[in-house]
Amino acid sequence: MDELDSAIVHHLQLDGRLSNRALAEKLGIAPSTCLERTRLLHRRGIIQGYRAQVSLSALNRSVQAMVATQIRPLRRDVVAAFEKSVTQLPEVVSVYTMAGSDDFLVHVTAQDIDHLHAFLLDHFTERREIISFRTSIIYQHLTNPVLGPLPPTTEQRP
Amino acid sequence: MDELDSAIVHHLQLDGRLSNRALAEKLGIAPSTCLERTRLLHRRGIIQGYRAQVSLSALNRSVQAMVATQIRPLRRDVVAAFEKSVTQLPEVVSVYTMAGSDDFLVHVTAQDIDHLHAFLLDHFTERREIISFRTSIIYQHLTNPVLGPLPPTTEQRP
DNA sequence: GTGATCCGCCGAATTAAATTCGGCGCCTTC
DNA sequence: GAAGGCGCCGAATTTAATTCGGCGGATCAC
Repeated sequence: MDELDSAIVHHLQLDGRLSNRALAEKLGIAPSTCLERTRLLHRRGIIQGYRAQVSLSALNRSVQAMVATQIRPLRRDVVAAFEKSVTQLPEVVSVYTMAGSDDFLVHVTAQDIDHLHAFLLDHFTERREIISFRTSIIYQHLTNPVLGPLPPTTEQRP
Repeated sequence: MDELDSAIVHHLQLDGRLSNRALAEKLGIAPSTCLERTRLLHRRGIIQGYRAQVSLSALNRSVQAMVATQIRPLRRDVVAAFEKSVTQLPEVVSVYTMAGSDDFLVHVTAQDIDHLHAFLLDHFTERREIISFRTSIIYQHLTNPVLGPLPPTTEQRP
C-alpha cells in the first residue's frame, strides 16, 4: 500500500469506471503496470468491489429514516438473526450495530410517510425481540466520496 | 424505468464494472441496445456514478463511531456551514441531517480509540455552534448491496 | 566489491470490449 | 391503411484490456 496504490484507490473511489488506460495516464505509469497494481488491490481485499450509485428518488424512495432499535436478549444468535433478517428487507439500506443505549441504527427508505409507517408496523412493532425503537426522519444524507488512508499511529514524544 | 432498466440498475449495483457485453448477455439483448439504455440511465440521473468499495481496515480506519450532534442556532446558514466543513474532514464518512432531538448523525472513522477521541476534541468540542454531542461506537456496518425500485403508491380500496 | 537473483515495470502483440451507425420492424396516429 | 417515430439490432470501426518476454534496479550472499 504505497503512494501509487493510494492514488489508484483514490481515483477509483471517485470514478469506479475509470478505464485502466486513463488511470495509468493520470498516474504516469504504463497501462500494464496499472492493471497489475489494480488487480493486486483486488486480490488483497483492499478494493472490495465496484458499485453503481443509484438515485433514491428514481427508485421511488423519497423518504428516509433512521430507526434506533433495542432488542432483548442481547444474545449472539438473536443479534445475528436480527441483522440478517433486517438487512434482507428491501426498504433497509444499511444496519449499524452499536455500542451504547441503542443496539442498532437501521437506515430505511420508503415511498412516503405512509409506507414508512406501514413498514415499521409490519416489521418492527411485530417482532418480539424488539423492545423499543425510535424513528427519526432523515432530511439529507451526505457522503464523503473519497476516503483516504489515515496516517498510522505513532508514539508521541513526551 | 421499465423492467429492463431495473435489471440494468440491479446488475450494476452488484458489479459496477460488469462489461456492457456481459450485461447485455445476461438480459438477452444486443450490446448496442444495452449500451444505449445504460447511457440513458446516466443522462437521466438514475445512475449517478460508480464507486470502488474500499476496505476500511486497509485505509487504517479500524474504529467507527456515530456522533449524534446538536447545533444552535438552527439557521439555514449555520446548518449548511456545519455540513460542509464536517463532510470535508477525512475522518468523516457521511453526515445524516435529521429531524428530531439530534440535528445530525455523523459517521466517523479513525485509526483507534485514541485518534477518535482526539478527533472529537479537535473538531467537536471546539466548535461554538455545537451545543452537545453523544458518541457511540459502531461494532459493525452492514449494507444492502442492491436497492430495487419500490412499488408506486396506489390507493387502497376501502 | 561482485555476481546472482528477484521483483516490479515496461511496451508490443493479441484478444476482447466499447462505440457508431444504417436499417429493420413494430406501434401509434390520423 | 399509410406515415411517422421509436427502439432494437448487428456489422464495422475504434478503443481498451490482457498477456508475456525482456529490461533494470535493488538486495543478498559470499
